[in-house]
Amino acid sequence: MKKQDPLKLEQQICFPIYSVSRLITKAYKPHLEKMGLTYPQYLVLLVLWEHRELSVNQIGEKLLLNTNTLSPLIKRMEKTGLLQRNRSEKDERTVMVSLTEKGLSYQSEAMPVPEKLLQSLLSEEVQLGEVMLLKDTLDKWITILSKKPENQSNSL
Amino acid sequence: MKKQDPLKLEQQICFPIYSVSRLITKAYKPHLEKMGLTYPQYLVLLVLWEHRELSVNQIGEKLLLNTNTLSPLIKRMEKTGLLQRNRSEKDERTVMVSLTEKGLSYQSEAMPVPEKLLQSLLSEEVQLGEVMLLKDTLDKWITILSKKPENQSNSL
DNA sequence: CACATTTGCATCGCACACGATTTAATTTTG
DNA sequence: CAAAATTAAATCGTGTGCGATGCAAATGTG
Repeated sequence: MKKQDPLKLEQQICFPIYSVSRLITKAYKPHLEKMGLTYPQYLVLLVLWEHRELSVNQIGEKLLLNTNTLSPLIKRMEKTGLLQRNRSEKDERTVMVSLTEKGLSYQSEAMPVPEKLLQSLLSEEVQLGEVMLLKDTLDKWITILSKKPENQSNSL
Repeated sequence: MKKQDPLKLEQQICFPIYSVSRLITKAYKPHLEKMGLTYPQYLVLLVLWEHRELSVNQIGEKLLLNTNTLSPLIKRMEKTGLLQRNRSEKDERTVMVSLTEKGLSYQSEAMPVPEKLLQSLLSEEVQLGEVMLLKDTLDKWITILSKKPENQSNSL
Protein backbone atom coordinates (compact mmCIF):
# COMPACT_ATOMS: atom_id res chain seq x y z
CA MET A 1 0.00 0.00 0.00
CA LYS A 2 2.63 2.41 -0.97
CA LYS A 3 1.40 5.12 -3.22
CA GLN A 4 -1.49 7.01 -1.79
CA ASP A 5 -0.90 10.36 -3.43
CA PRO A 6 0.75 10.14 -6.83
CA LEU A 7 1.61 13.84 -6.69
CA LYS A 8 3.89 13.58 -3.67
CA LEU A 9 7.46 14.35 -4.59
CA GLU A 10 8.72 11.26 -2.81
CA GLN A 11 6.55 9.02 -4.93
CA GLN A 12 7.87 10.38 -8.17
CA ILE A 13 10.06 8.23 -10.39
CA CYS A 14 11.11 11.01 -12.70
CA PHE A 15 12.34 13.47 -10.11
CA PRO A 16 15.20 11.26 -8.86
CA ILE A 17 16.36 10.74 -12.42
CA TYR A 18 16.28 14.45 -13.07
CA SER A 19 18.15 15.20 -9.84
CA VAL A 20 20.77 12.49 -10.17
CA SER A 21 21.46 13.58 -13.72
CA ARG A 22 22.22 17.10 -12.54
CA LEU A 23 24.21 15.89 -9.53
CA ILE A 24 26.35 13.65 -11.71
CA THR A 25 27.06 16.47 -14.13
CA LYS A 26 28.17 18.45 -11.12
CA ALA A 27 30.35 15.57 -9.91
CA TYR A 28 31.99 15.43 -13.32
CA LYS A 29 32.77 19.10 -13.21
CA PRO A 30 36.03 19.16 -11.20
CA HIS A 31 37.46 16.46 -13.45
CA LEU A 32 36.39 18.10 -16.68
CA GLU A 33 37.18 21.71 -15.98
CA LYS A 34 40.86 20.89 -15.76
CA MET A 35 40.48 20.27 -19.49
CA GLY A 36 38.13 23.21 -19.97
CA LEU A 37 35.28 20.88 -20.87
CA THR A 38 31.60 20.77 -20.04
CA TYR A 39 29.80 17.46 -19.71
CA PRO A 40 28.03 17.66 -23.10
CA GLN A 41 31.34 18.62 -24.72
CA TYR A 42 32.93 15.60 -23.06
CA LEU A 43 30.21 13.44 -24.60
CA VAL A 44 31.06 14.76 -28.05
CA LEU A 45 34.70 13.90 -27.44
CA LEU A 46 33.69 10.40 -26.33
CA VAL A 47 31.99 9.62 -29.63
CA LEU A 48 34.82 11.16 -31.64
CA TRP A 49 37.47 9.18 -29.79
CA GLU A 50 35.49 6.14 -30.81
CA HIS A 51 34.74 7.09 -34.42
CA ARG A 52 37.36 9.59 -35.49
CA GLU A 53 35.11 11.48 -37.90
CA LEU A 54 31.34 11.98 -37.85
CA SER A 55 28.79 14.36 -39.28
CA VAL A 56 26.84 16.63 -36.95
CA ASN A 57 23.80 14.47 -37.49
CA GLN A 58 25.66 11.27 -36.67
CA ILE A 59 26.90 12.76 -33.42
CA GLY A 60 23.33 13.76 -32.69
CA GLU A 61 22.09 10.23 -33.28
CA LYS A 62 24.57 8.81 -30.83
CA LEU A 63 23.98 11.43 -28.15
CA LEU A 64 20.26 11.86 -28.84
CA LEU A 65 20.75 15.56 -29.41
CA ASN A 66 19.51 17.70 -32.27
CA THR A 67 21.52 20.06 -34.40
CA ASN A 68 20.03 23.08 -32.70
CA THR A 69 21.89 21.98 -29.59
CA LEU A 70 24.95 20.54 -31.28
CA SER A 71 25.76 23.24 -33.81
CA PRO A 72 26.65 25.95 -31.29
CA LEU A 73 28.24 23.44 -28.95
CA ILE A 74 30.52 22.12 -31.68
CA LYS A 75 31.38 25.64 -32.74
CA ARG A 76 32.46 26.42 -29.20
CA MET A 77 34.63 23.34 -29.23
CA GLU A 78 36.13 24.39 -32.55
CA LYS A 79 36.94 27.76 -31.02
CA THR A 80 38.78 26.10 -28.14
CA GLY A 81 40.74 24.02 -30.63
CA LEU A 82 39.38 20.59 -29.76
CA LEU A 83 38.02 19.72 -33.19
CA GLN A 84 37.61 20.93 -36.73
CA ARG A 85 34.57 21.26 -38.98
CA ASN A 86 34.71 20.54 -42.70
CA ARG A 87 32.01 20.56 -45.32
CA SER A 88 31.78 17.20 -46.99
CA GLU A 89 32.73 17.20 -50.66
CA LYS A 90 30.25 14.51 -51.56
CA ASP A 91 27.38 16.41 -49.95
CA GLU A 92 27.86 20.10 -49.36
CA ARG A 93 25.13 20.14 -46.74
CA THR A 94 26.99 17.82 -44.42
CA VAL A 95 29.54 19.08 -41.92
CA MET A 96 32.11 16.49 -40.93
CA VAL A 97 33.58 16.85 -37.46
CA SER A 98 36.98 15.44 -36.52
CA LEU A 99 39.39 15.85 -33.64
CA THR A 100 42.48 17.98 -33.61
CA GLU A 101 45.72 16.85 -32.00
CA LYS A 102 44.56 18.62 -28.85
CA GLY A 103 41.22 16.85 -28.86
CA LEU A 104 42.92 13.50 -29.40
CA SER A 105 45.47 14.16 -26.68
CA TYR A 106 42.82 14.64 -24.02
CA GLN A 107 41.86 10.99 -24.33
CA SER A 108 44.54 9.78 -21.97
CA GLU A 109 43.62 12.35 -19.36
CA ALA A 110 39.94 11.46 -19.66
CA MET A 111 40.53 7.74 -19.42
CA PRO A 112 40.43 7.37 -15.62
CA VAL A 113 37.53 9.78 -15.10
CA PRO A 114 34.52 7.46 -15.58
CA GLU A 115 36.08 4.88 -13.28
CA LYS A 116 36.71 7.51 -10.59
CA LEU A 117 33.17 8.69 -10.90
CA LEU A 118 31.76 5.20 -10.68
CA GLN A 119 33.81 4.60 -7.55
CA SER A 120 32.38 7.72 -5.96
CA LEU A 121 28.91 6.33 -6.67
CA LEU A 122 29.60 2.94 -5.11
CA SER A 123 29.25 2.34 -1.39
CA GLU A 124 28.07 -0.17 1.18
CA GLU A 125 24.62 0.74 0.04
CA VAL A 126 25.15 0.68 -3.69
CA GLN A 127 27.04 -2.27 -5.15
CA LEU A 128 28.26 -2.67 -8.69
CA GLY A 129 25.61 -5.23 -9.58
CA GLU A 130 22.91 -2.81 -8.65
CA VAL A 131 24.44 -0.22 -10.95
CA MET A 132 24.46 -2.68 -13.82
CA LEU A 133 20.79 -3.39 -13.24
CA LEU A 134 20.07 0.30 -13.26
CA LYS A 135 21.94 0.75 -16.50
CA ASP A 136 19.95 -2.08 -18.07
CA THR A 137 16.67 -0.47 -17.12
CA LEU A 138 17.76 2.92 -18.38
CA ASP A 139 18.96 1.48 -21.67
CA LYS A 140 15.60 -0.15 -22.17
CA TRP A 141 13.88 3.16 -21.47
CA ILE A 142 16.08 4.92 -23.96
CA THR A 143 14.89 2.43 -26.56
CA ILE A 144 11.27 2.94 -25.58
CA LEU A 145 11.38 6.71 -25.24
CA SER A 146 13.51 7.57 -28.23
CA LYS A 147 11.25 5.49 -30.47
CA LYS A 148 8.03 7.30 -29.57
CA PRO A 149 7.30 9.29 -32.72
CA GLU A 150 4.95 11.90 -31.33
CA ASN A 151 3.93 11.44 -27.75
CA GLN A 152 0.25 10.90 -27.27
CA SER A 153 -1.58 14.23 -27.40
CA ASN A 154 -5.12 12.99 -27.81
CA SER A 155 -7.06 15.42 -25.70
CA LEU A 156 -5.20 18.53 -26.73
CA MET B 1 35.18 -9.33 -18.72
CA LYS B 2 32.93 -6.56 -19.75
CA LYS B 3 34.62 -3.25 -19.74
CA GLN B 4 37.64 -3.06 -21.93
CA ASP B 5 37.50 0.60 -22.85
CA PRO B 6 36.00 2.79 -20.14
CA LEU B 7 35.62 5.64 -22.61
CA LYS B 8 33.18 3.85 -24.89
CA LEU B 9 29.81 5.52 -24.82
CA GLU B 10 28.06 2.19 -24.33
CA GLN B 11 30.03 1.53 -21.18
CA GLN B 12 29.06 4.77 -19.55
CA ILE B 13 26.72 4.80 -16.59
CA CYS B 14 26.15 8.53 -16.57
CA PHE B 15 25.12 8.95 -20.17
CA PRO B 16 21.94 6.85 -19.90
CA ILE B 17 20.91 8.83 -16.85
CA TYR B 18 21.49 12.09 -18.67
CA SER B 19 19.58 10.88 -21.73
CA VAL B 20 16.66 9.35 -19.89
CA SER B 21 16.30 12.50 -17.86
CA ARG B 22 15.94 14.56 -21.02
CA LEU B 23 13.68 12.00 -22.68
CA ILE B 24 11.37 11.94 -19.68
CA THR B 25 11.15 15.71 -19.62
CA LYS B 26 10.16 15.49 -23.25
CA ALA B 27 7.60 12.79 -22.50
CA TYR B 28 6.08 15.04 -19.85
CA LYS B 29 5.79 17.89 -22.27
CA PRO B 30 2.50 17.10 -24.04
CA HIS B 31 0.83 16.63 -20.67
CA LEU B 32 2.24 19.78 -19.14
CA GLU B 33 1.90 22.21 -21.97
CA LYS B 34 -1.87 21.92 -21.81
CA MET B 35 -1.40 23.75 -18.52
CA GLY B 36 1.33 26.00 -19.87
CA LEU B 37 3.90 24.41 -17.56
CA THR B 38 7.49 23.32 -17.98
CA TYR B 39 8.82 20.33 -16.06
CA PRO B 40 10.73 22.37 -13.44
CA GLN B 41 7.67 24.56 -12.95
CA TYR B 42 5.63 21.42 -12.44
CA LEU B 43 8.08 20.35 -9.75
CA VAL B 44 7.56 23.64 -7.94
CA LEU B 45 3.82 23.07 -8.05
CA LEU B 46 4.31 19.55 -6.68
CA VAL B 47 6.01 20.79 -3.52
CA LEU B 48 3.52 23.60 -3.09
CA TRP B 49 0.55 21.27 -3.43
CA GLU B 50 2.13 19.33 -0.62
CA HIS B 51 3.15 22.21 1.63
CA ARG B 52 0.93 25.14 0.76
CA GLU B 53 3.51 27.80 1.59
CA LEU B 54 7.30 27.68 1.44
CA SER B 55 10.21 30.06 1.20
CA VAL B 56 12.35 30.09 -1.92
CA ASN B 57 15.09 28.35 0.03
CA GLN B 58 12.77 25.63 1.27
CA ILE B 59 11.62 24.91 -2.27
CA GLY B 60 15.26 24.75 -3.27
CA GLU B 61 16.06 22.24 -0.55
CA LYS B 62 13.31 19.94 -1.70
CA LEU B 63 14.13 20.20 -5.40
CA LEU B 64 17.90 20.49 -4.94
CA LEU B 65 17.93 23.77 -6.83
CA ASN B 66 19.55 27.04 -5.86
CA THR B 67 17.95 30.44 -5.79
CA ASN B 68 19.79 31.53 -8.91
CA THR B 69 17.68 28.97 -10.75
CA LEU B 70 14.52 29.30 -8.71
CA SER B 71 14.20 33.06 -8.47
CA PRO B 72 13.60 33.68 -12.16
CA LEU B 73 11.56 30.49 -12.49
CA ILE B 74 9.25 31.49 -9.67
CA LYS B 75 8.90 34.97 -11.10
CA ARG B 76 7.81 33.51 -14.41
CA MET B 77 5.24 31.43 -12.55
CA GLU B 78 4.04 34.52 -10.73
CA LYS B 79 3.63 36.27 -14.06
CA THR B 80 1.48 33.41 -15.38
CA GLY B 81 -0.66 33.62 -12.25
CA LEU B 82 0.19 30.26 -10.71
CA LEU B 83 1.54 31.57 -7.41
CA GLN B 84 2.26 34.65 -5.39
CA ARG B 85 5.40 35.93 -3.68
CA ASN B 86 5.32 37.73 -0.34
CA ARG B 87 8.11 39.05 1.83
CA SER B 88 7.96 37.50 5.26
CA GLU B 89 7.18 39.92 8.06
CA LYS B 90 9.34 38.09 10.56
CA ASP B 91 12.34 38.17 8.26
CA GLU B 92 12.32 40.70 5.49
CA ARG B 93 14.91 38.73 3.54
CA THR B 94 12.65 35.73 3.13
CA VAL B 95 10.20 35.45 0.24
CA MET B 96 7.28 33.17 0.96
CA VAL B 97 5.72 31.47 -2.05
CA SER B 98 2.14 30.25 -2.09
CA LEU B 99 -0.30 29.07 -4.71
CA THR B 100 -3.07 31.10 -6.24
CA GLU B 101 -6.48 29.63 -6.96
CA LYS B 102 -5.24 28.88 -10.43
CA GLY B 103 -2.16 27.08 -9.15
CA LEU B 104 -4.28 25.06 -6.74
CA SER B 105 -6.82 24.21 -9.38
CA TYR B 106 -4.26 22.55 -11.62
CA GLN B 107 -3.78 19.81 -9.04
CA SER B 108 -6.71 17.75 -10.26
CA GLU B 109 -5.57 17.98 -13.85
CA ALA B 110 -2.02 17.01 -12.86
CA MET B 111 -3.13 14.06 -10.75
CA PRO B 112 -3.25 11.38 -13.47
CA VAL B 113 -0.07 12.52 -15.23
CA PRO B 114 2.60 10.65 -13.23
CA GLU B 115 0.62 7.44 -13.48
CA LYS B 116 0.25 7.85 -17.24
CA LEU B 117 3.92 8.47 -17.56
CA LEU B 118 4.85 5.48 -15.47
CA GLN B 119 2.61 3.33 -17.63
CA SER B 120 4.38 4.53 -20.74
CA LEU B 121 7.66 3.45 -19.13
CA LEU B 122 6.46 -0.02 -18.27
CA SER B 123 6.57 -2.86 -20.76
CA GLU B 124 7.26 -6.55 -21.15
CA GLU B 125 10.86 -5.59 -20.67
CA VAL B 126 10.49 -3.23 -17.74
CA GLN B 127 8.30 -4.33 -14.84
CA LEU B 128 7.18 -2.26 -11.91
CA GLY B 129 9.51 -4.00 -9.47
CA GLU B 130 12.48 -3.08 -11.59
CA VAL B 131 11.40 0.55 -11.51
CA MET B 132 11.19 0.45 -7.73
CA LEU B 133 14.71 -0.92 -7.55
CA LEU B 134 15.90 1.83 -9.83
CA LYS B 135 14.26 4.45 -7.69
CA ASP B 136 15.93 3.01 -4.59
CA THR B 137 19.36 3.21 -6.18
CA LEU B 138 18.79 6.74 -7.37
CA ASP B 139 17.55 7.86 -3.98
CA LYS B 140 20.70 6.49 -2.39
CA TRP B 141 22.79 8.35 -4.94
CA ILE B 142 20.96 11.57 -4.22
CA THR B 143 21.93 11.14 -0.58
CA ILE B 144 25.54 10.44 -1.49
CA LEU B 145 25.92 13.14 -4.12
CA SER B 146 24.04 15.94 -2.44
CA LYS B 147 26.12 15.49 0.71
CA LYS B 148 29.51 15.87 -0.98
CA PRO B 149 30.68 19.26 0.28
CA GLU B 150 33.27 20.05 -2.37
CA ASN B 151 34.02 17.27 -4.78
CA GLN B 152 37.53 15.93 -4.63
CA SER B 153 39.87 18.21 -6.53
CA ASN B 154 43.19 16.90 -5.26
CA SER B 155 45.33 17.06 -8.32
CA LEU B 156 44.11 20.41 -9.52
C1' DC C 1 25.65 49.20 20.66
C1' DA C 2 29.20 49.37 16.48
C1' DC C 3 30.97 46.18 13.35
C1' DA C 4 32.02 41.87 11.14
C1' DT C 5 29.74 37.80 9.61
C1' DT C 6 26.08 35.19 7.96
C1' DT C 7 21.86 34.50 5.52
C1' DG C 8 18.12 34.85 1.79
C1' DC C 9 17.28 36.33 -2.42
C1' DA C 10 18.38 38.39 -6.76
C1' DT C 11 21.33 39.46 -10.82
C1' DC C 12 24.80 38.43 -14.32
C1' DG C 13 27.10 35.65 -17.68
C1' DC C 14 27.60 31.47 -19.96
C1' DA C 15 26.26 26.96 -21.70
C1' DC C 16 23.03 23.90 -22.71
C1' DA C 17 18.12 21.88 -24.53
C1' DC C 18 14.62 22.25 -27.69
C1' DG C 19 10.46 23.78 -30.67
C1' DA C 20 10.07 26.45 -34.66
C1' DT C 21 11.85 28.40 -38.64
C1' DT C 22 15.34 29.36 -42.34
C1' DT C 23 18.69 28.39 -45.90
C1' DA C 24 21.07 25.80 -49.04
C1' DA C 25 22.02 21.41 -51.19
C1' DT C 26 20.29 17.05 -52.76
C1' DT C 27 16.84 13.83 -54.22
C1' DT C 28 12.42 12.62 -56.03
C1' DT C 29 8.83 12.89 -59.40
C1' DG C 30 6.17 13.98 -63.19
C1' DC D 1 15.21 18.24 -66.95
C1' DA D 2 12.31 21.49 -63.86
C1' DA D 3 9.41 21.86 -59.90
C1' DA D 4 8.39 19.77 -55.50
C1' DA D 5 9.83 17.39 -51.60
C1' DT D 6 13.39 16.05 -48.55
C1' DT D 7 17.51 16.61 -45.93
C1' DA D 8 21.59 18.78 -43.15
C1' DA D 9 22.93 22.65 -40.57
C1' DA D 10 22.22 26.75 -38.65
C1' DT D 11 19.55 30.43 -36.40
C1' DC D 12 16.12 32.32 -33.17
C1' DG D 13 13.57 32.64 -28.91
C1' DT D 14 12.55 30.87 -24.44
C1' DG D 15 13.59 28.41 -20.32
C1' DT D 16 16.44 26.28 -17.43
C1' DG D 17 21.08 25.21 -14.48
C1' DC D 18 24.77 27.07 -12.16
C1' DG D 19 29.24 29.58 -10.61
C1' DA D 20 30.20 34.07 -9.17
C1' DT D 21 28.84 38.20 -7.34
C1' DG D 22 25.84 41.81 -5.20
C1' DC D 23 22.77 43.57 -1.72
C1' DA D 24 20.04 44.16 2.16
C1' DA D 25 18.33 42.18 6.46
C1' DA D 26 19.47 39.58 10.43
C1' DT D 27 22.70 37.66 13.67
C1' DG D 28 26.90 37.20 16.32
C1' DT D 29 30.80 39.24 18.92
C1' DG D 30 33.41 42.10 21.72
